[in-house]
Amino acid sequence: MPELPEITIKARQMDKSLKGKRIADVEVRQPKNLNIPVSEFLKKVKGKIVSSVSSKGKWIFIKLDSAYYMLINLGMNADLIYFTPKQKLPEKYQFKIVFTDNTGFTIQFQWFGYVHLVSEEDLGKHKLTAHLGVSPINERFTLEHFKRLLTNKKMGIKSFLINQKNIAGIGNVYVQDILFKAKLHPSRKVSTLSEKETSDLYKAILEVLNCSIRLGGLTYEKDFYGRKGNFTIDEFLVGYKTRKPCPICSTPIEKIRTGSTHSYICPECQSSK
Amino acid sequence: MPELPEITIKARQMDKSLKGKRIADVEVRQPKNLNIPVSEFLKKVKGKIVSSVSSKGKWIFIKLDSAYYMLINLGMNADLIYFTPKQKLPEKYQFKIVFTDNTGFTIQFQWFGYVHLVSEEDLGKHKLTAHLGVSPINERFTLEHFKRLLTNKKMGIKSFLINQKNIAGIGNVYVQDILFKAKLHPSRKVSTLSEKETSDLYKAILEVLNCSIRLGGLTYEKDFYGRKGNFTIDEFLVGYKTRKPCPICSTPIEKIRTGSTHSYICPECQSSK
DNA sequence: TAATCTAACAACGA
DNA sequence: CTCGTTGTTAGATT
Repeated sequence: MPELPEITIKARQMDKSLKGKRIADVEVRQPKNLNIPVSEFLKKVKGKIVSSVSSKGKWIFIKLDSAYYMLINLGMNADLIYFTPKQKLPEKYQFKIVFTDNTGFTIQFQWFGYVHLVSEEDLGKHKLTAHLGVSPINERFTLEHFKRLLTNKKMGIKSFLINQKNIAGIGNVYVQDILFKAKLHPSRKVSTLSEKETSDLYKAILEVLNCSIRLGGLTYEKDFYGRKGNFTIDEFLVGYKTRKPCPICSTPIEKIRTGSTHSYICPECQSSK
Repeated sequence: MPELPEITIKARQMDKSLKGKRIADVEVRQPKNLNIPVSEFLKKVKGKIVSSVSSKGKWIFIKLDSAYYMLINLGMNADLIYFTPKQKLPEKYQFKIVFTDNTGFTIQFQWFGYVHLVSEEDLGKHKLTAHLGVSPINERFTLEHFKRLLTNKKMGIKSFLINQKNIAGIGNVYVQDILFKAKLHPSRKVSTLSEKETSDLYKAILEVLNCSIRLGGLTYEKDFYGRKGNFTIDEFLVGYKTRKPCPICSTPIEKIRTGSTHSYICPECQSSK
């Protein structure tokens, strides 16, 4: 379950390692990952050159020189790993792309993932990415912008944060510490946030995500070169810390159900439901 | 709460009485009923001639010679009544239209109603009418069409019938006897209907609505000329008959909550939930 | 009581 | 842990 930090890191690495390479071959073992028939996908992609790789939220955008984008979503959990002629491929994978220099990458989806091919002009019609909210590490994500997003919303703050249409890239892992840092209960209604709570939350989002990016992402996720990140689970403040003491007040952390997801909270620090 | 029979009757009467008349003046006492500013509405409507009046579901469509439509929805309850120079106007009304021959009509909305002005080319963008389902008294509403509508629906049959996007014109009044005649519980899942139940239901829809149209609509609703209909509440089979005996088996009729609406059912005849 | 839209939410499938 | 679809519900509207 990679979230914004892991995807951002991976896209940057892919941009560095793949830019300018020409696609020699593609292997699709799981056609359901695609949005078009395999034959059409192969035809439109083979021989094309990678112009750049970027990311938005949990999506990776591989821009080809043919004005097409390959849009990748790793779903629940997936390994997207680079290989060189010297390295042997992973045993299992659902998708493989090989460049003319015999480097390439494989993707092993654990569960639901997409590799979609969309023309530049049809990007706005691509349902899964067209309505993504702003990236929280984009300079356009200002406190003012954040406040505007919050206005008139009646939902709980956690639902708001992990809804990709509001802000793109926060999932059920990072949201835990973001809410703890802002001292907000996940079910707290957006409309009841004070000025200070709003700006504390804004800061917490940037702090938590940027901290993880600096550390290379979560330690249980692999980057493009198969290396694990340095953000260890021990460093979580409350996430996945059931019954461990709160780092502020030592109250045991609780795991609660919030809608359809689980939340880890300090019942003292995040009491104001 | 006029439904298809009352609206159909009224639109036919309006077509007969208003076609060819030129609009001399309009009075708007409740601007919120409109979709555009009052000044713009007046400008676009004054001097125009009524080409025809028709209806779809609970909506009245007044077509003007300027390729504009005046779309009227009477909401919960409203009197839309014709007047001639001899008759005095109702005391209260929110909307009045006067033709050059000094006839006209007034509308007294009790609660929520619309008078929208939409150009012919923008009809498809008018959210409130563009997605209305087929009219059950339209010849296109065949048994085959009805079956197609039902396929893959997972909702309860009552929700299905009163959802204007499926079929336009059935509300919480007529749906009661329709379900009773078809011997269906309101919460019965659409997907579980047998062939026979489906065709019985289809027939019940046509029977109930056409019967009311023939009788001039419900007795507590007024037509365009202010006359009451001849479909009396006594003739309801189960609707609004709480604790009265079922006309088939004499079991007392029950009033139950089904989602956000009330339903009147015979617990014996409509038991198959 | 009723009509309808919308946002938020839950259940389900892929 | 994702995401879209579908349906349900609560709230708001004048």
